[in-house]
Amino acid sequence: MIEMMIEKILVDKTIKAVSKLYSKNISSEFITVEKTNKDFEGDFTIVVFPLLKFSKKSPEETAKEIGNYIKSDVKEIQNFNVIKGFLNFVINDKFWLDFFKNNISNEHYGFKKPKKTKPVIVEYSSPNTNKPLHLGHIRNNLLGYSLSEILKANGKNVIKINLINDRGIHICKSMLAWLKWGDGETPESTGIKGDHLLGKYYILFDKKNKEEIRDLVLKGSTEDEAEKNTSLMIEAQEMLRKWENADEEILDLWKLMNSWALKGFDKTYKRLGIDFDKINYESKTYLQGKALVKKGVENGCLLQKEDGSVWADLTEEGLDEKLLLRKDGTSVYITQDLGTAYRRYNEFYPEKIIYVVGNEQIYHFNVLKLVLKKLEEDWADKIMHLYYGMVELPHGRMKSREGTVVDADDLMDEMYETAKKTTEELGKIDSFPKEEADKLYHIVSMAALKYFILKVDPKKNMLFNPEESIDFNGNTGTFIQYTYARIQSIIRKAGKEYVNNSINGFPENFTLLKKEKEILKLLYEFPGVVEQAGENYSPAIIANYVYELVKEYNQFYQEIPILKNVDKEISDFRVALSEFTGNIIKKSMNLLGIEVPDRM
RNA sequence: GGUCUCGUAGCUCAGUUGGAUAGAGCAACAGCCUUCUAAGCUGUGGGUCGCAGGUUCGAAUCCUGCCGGGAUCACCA
Repeated sequence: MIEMMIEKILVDKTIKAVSKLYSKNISSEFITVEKTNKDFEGDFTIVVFPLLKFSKKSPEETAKEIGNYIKSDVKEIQNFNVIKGFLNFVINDKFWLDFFKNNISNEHYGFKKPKKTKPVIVEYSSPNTNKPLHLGHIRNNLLGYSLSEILKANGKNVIKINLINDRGIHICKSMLAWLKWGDGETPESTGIKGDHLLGKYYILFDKKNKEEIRDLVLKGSTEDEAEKNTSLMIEAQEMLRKWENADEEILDLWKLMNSWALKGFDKTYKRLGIDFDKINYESKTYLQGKALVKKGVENGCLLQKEDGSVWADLTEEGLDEKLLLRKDGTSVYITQDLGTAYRRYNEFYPEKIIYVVGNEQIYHFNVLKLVLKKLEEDWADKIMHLYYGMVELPHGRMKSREGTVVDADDLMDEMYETAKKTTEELGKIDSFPKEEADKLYHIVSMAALKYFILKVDPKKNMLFNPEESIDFNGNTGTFIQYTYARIQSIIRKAGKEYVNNSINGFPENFTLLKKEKEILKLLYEFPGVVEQAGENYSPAIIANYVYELVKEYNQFYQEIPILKNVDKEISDFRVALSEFTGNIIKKSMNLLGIEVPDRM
């Protein structure tokens, strides 16, 4: 693996050079090794400006002296050139070919061995059971899944958890509306997917409640009063109290309707291709939260007001007081989260608990950590809120009440149809049996959707333009899949002979073409990219990398013959290079949760 | 108002630990399929990196201020 460390060698040798040439001992922070800019000759570049104060010479002279020293000392250096203060090294072909031979058959290339350390918990998805998933959840699910894969590739012991928010006032709203106006409808009787059926009643509740608010305002209430005092809201609150008191009738209804939602979610998850190691239910952890809060009151960490409600005083931390239990004793969102976090920590003793949750909850997680600290749970700092930006639509934000949400299932349906239509028009897979064709439409459409979302830096808000998202040209998941399929076609055509000869038959004095070397350099970068994506919790880094690789490969493919009009040895090398590239494309895409087809 | 975040080509985005002439895709225009999959490749046009200072050999990148967008500051989750 010595060839993996060429950058490090350059740093070490530069330190040595400065010591020998200028009699100064410097640390590595003065030296940056970077990729040589494409417009110049070379593979790696050292910037010598920071070294001038040691050499007391001009940039050009310093660079030349250091270049000469390193060239004579490092056998991988073929030559170097100096432009202004930039010292550009050309690494010899042998180095790149050795790298190639040593890694092409390495299944684990770029991935670190799993370590048996404390686990990292990644919580993501975490839906409410009162309505179906929408585009915002899709971003969450894709990020959470991809991030988990990336952390695994970095040797982490990842536990993926989905926390189902199956209790609380929101689900009572759906239940209440269904009781009042549902007429006994079920997913079976209506043919509507369970989560969508619940959503229908959630929306209905909101509509009826709004009407009531309007009436109250007309009768002279203020808006605020009206919102709290509708008969529907009061009934929903009453239902929540009954639920927390284990009222049997309510619990039965709740179980039934939750099961509808969960069945619906399972379908959507399956189609999205995401999964979990564990499922938690807030209905099973909120009591732990209440217990924690009670203990806090007893210890004097928290304060209870006259009406019975319980608060955390965060004024010293620069925040307000935060409600933890309502006056009727029922718990709120953060109470549940306290309990969930506590149980999680005490079950797994993780090195980190990552919550993949939107940036609108930054405040919530800050408060969560502060309250835990207040409760003297010193592991609070292991909690990390990995927040991501909102998904906006061309005409603005998604708002469920205004009907501008993009439903997850509908979206996937549309993508599928577009993939089917486009593929049929191209007519390349007319010989496919129906089942295989259907699978391809699915794979292609999901790639378009997933890549479109994951290529954007998670932290940033993103615009979801439906038309662009189903575009299959340019910087898209489909384009990347297409390149992979091309490579597989090449390998198939190369046939058995290639397989037998593959990597052993290169001539010793092999000279790489520029394009070949460019591809090798990108392949060489892969492990660093995986590492960087892990450190930054960013699938986008993988997405941008694989796009760059694929672009480079397509240029190669277009310009340079692989199978035809070349010597067998050269052809074998180029097929092998293609295969290596294909492997890395596949690995990268899998890190994003995207599959690649052999033909398309 | 406080806190956080973002502002790069007409549009969507790269460019994170300061490095050379700021890059892709889409859209527009012009080329390339008797030859390995044209869901591809090549070329042209398109920029005050929000504005103004500062730090230094060097700033889209770091600091300060301002302008503009967004999020949040719930007895919703």
